[in-house]
Amino acid sequence: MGSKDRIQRLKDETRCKILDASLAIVKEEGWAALSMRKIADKIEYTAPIIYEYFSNKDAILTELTRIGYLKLAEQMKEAERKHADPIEQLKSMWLAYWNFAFEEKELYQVMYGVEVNCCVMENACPDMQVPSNMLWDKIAEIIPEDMRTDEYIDIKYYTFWSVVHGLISINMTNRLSTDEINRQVLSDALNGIVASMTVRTT
Amino acid sequence: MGSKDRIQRLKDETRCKILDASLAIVKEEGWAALSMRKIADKIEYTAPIIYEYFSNKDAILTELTRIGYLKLAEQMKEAERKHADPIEQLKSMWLAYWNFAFEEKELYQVMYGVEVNCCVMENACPDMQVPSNMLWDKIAEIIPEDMRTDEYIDIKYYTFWSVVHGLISINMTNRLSTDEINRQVLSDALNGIVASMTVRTT
DNA sequence: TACATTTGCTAACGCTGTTAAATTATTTCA
DNA sequence: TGAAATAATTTAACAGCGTTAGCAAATGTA
Repeated sequence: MGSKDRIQRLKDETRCKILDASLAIVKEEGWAALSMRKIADKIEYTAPIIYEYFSNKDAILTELTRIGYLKLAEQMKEAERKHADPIEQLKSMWLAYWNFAFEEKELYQVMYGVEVNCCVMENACPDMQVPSNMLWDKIAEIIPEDMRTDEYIDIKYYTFWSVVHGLISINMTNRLSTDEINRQVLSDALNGIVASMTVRTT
Repeated sequence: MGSKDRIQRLKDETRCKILDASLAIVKEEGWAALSMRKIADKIEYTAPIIYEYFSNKDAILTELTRIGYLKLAEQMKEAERKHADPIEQLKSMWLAYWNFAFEEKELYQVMYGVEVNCCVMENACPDMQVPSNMLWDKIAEIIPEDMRTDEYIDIKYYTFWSVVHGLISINMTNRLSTDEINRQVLSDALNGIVASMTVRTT
């Protein structure tokens, strides 16, 4: 029965439209303006229909979060491919993370809870861990073998993440610093941490 | 007429009770659970009364934000007093910032938009700038005179802020890393930035 | 054509922030 | 003290929210 497939395809399409419409609304009016009825309007249905595709509003946010992590992982892999030297790879990957945050601002917001209230973050789906694992592994690769303990890698990983995510958060909530300062802070910080990583502290 | 004063005192008291009740609700049930009717219940009034004291819900959040900055400034001043050496003062001030974020978690959340949706942040009241100015000035004090440009201070200030705020945000949204790793990341980062600040890069 | 199933909508519930009107309490003044 | 004016609070309502139940229309199946 090809009709079953066709119907399934239509359902998938609607599901996709819901996600697209949601993201579009958020891009136009922000996360606070996202409502089930507004999504329904955009896909030319009524609100209860959405519950055929997502169990509730939070499930939509969770799915958008997942999509965000998939896109981020892609961009980070691409950044990695551009270099051969692990240190350059790592820096390039963090830069990809940085660029993603602003190119896909709304996705980053729902992924990391910047300026969006709900979304409990409890359900740790594996897609969420791909980007962090990539960075973690790359850091491990760079750290000299005799210092390469899990804890030490953790520390460096969180240091990287903190400074990058912190700078992003600051830029997203209060828009203070200039682009030039952002660039400087970011490259300074990345270089600084890399330096502290590769040079043995005796 | 002392009765006028008495009435004013009662009004101030109620205003204060609204803020206290709001913070209490948030501490018990989180920012999402804060509603005008719930606040009214707690102060044993009905919801519209609150509008006699605050123009809307956002105004309550804004005032709590202001209170947060006042408390933070106090704690940072205290941290500064504990040391004589500027470098130790700066590190102590950042540590105070860090401690404040977790001791007054709910205030920090509304101040820096971690896990709370509304609060536009537009109205830049002067109280908000006290803590950042304190840190900025202290950084300026430490940086060698021949490098002490506004831009350079900005870069160092944002680097500090990013790593500290980033680490806090990460801890508040996903609670991953252990306390030991947090301590390490924080002290590593602070020392690292201080080092990069005082040593001239030729 | 008759039945079964899917599809979508309407209406409703309880919640939200907010406002206008009505009610109650308090003060003022003759 | 009693009436009028003012202030303090409440009730009722509006529009919106997420969500669910029940009904109507369209579709598929026999």
